[in-house]
Amino acid sequence: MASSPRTAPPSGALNRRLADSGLRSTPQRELIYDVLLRKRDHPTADEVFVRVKTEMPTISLATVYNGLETLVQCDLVRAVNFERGPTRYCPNLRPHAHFHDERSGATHDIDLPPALIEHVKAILPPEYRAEAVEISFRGSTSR
Amino acid sequence: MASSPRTAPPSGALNRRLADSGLRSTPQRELIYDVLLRKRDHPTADEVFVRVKTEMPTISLATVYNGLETLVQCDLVRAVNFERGPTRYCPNLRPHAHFHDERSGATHDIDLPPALIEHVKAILPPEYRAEAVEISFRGSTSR
DNA sequence: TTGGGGGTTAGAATCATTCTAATTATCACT
DNA sequence: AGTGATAATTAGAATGATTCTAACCCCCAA
Ligand SMILES: [Mn+2]
Ligand SMILES: [Mn+2]
Ligand SMILES: [Zn+2]
Ligand SMILES: [Zn+2]
Repeated sequence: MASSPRTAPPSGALNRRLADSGLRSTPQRELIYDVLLRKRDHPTADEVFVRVKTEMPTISLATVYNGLETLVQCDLVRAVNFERGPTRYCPNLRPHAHFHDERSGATHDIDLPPALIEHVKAILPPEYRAEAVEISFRGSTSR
Repeated sequence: MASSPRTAPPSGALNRRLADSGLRSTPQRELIYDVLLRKRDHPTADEVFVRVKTEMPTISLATVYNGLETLVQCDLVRAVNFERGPTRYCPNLRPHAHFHDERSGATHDIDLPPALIEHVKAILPPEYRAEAVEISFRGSTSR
């Protein structure tokens, strides 16, 4: 007989990844991830904190930092940095670059064709083994 | 009659760029730039401070930060960031990417062929105007 | 000479993030 | 269900790179 869950069934991907890493599912982690999925505008930890607090007023900023770090470790979320600005968080798992619009401050995802990623890695001398490539643009968009 | 200089003649590029920006040449700015040119290992501001202090013990960390910022504004030096680490400074003016070696902590320059830069910019939708592209690698080198 | 305007300096302030220590929740096993 | 072990959360202090502030210095032009 199925056990009766006391909360709505948690989103599949998160719980699978947490279990794979030997970590527990918690309401805080669920909510942080949910907030990232709902509005994919590359929020900072502070912005995530504000959004999450409206639904869970007792959550702490430390937990938001911890939870975001956990999601990054589980490969469910990417941490995105522009120069020295605060880290932003992105739940888009497709290979993509980031475009930082100076005018609006917005960050946009730019899908990366696999062939381009290969071209870029191909400029490395053979003794360089790249685990990751980051491509980012700075500029502005019309309209 | 030529005026007698009390110091060695300053490196051409720096003084030209400073003058173009309406800024003055100073021993501090000269030395900071010189230190960057002498050892191109992408030092942090603190590392520049240490190197510069051995030749000018009275210089302050604030001046190092100010001077580095000035050199960046003059387009003589690039500020380089990896995740949330301290900013590093690079006097290589050729278009190039950065490879961060996780093992050694070293940062290496990777020259970028103009054609690759075009390829990368070509993935942007037409309404995106990119003023700058940054490419960085994380990994390790053999030997 | 003198005055104005950078430039430099030491130290305080800022701000994102991490750490600490105490509390609370969850899990596995009775 | 009860219990202990372990993980997670929390508030607040600490950290560390960078920026700001305010006083001082130096150069040049009048
Ligand atoms: Mn911006
Ligand atoms: Mn490293
Ligand atoms: Zn993204
Ligand atoms: Zn470089």
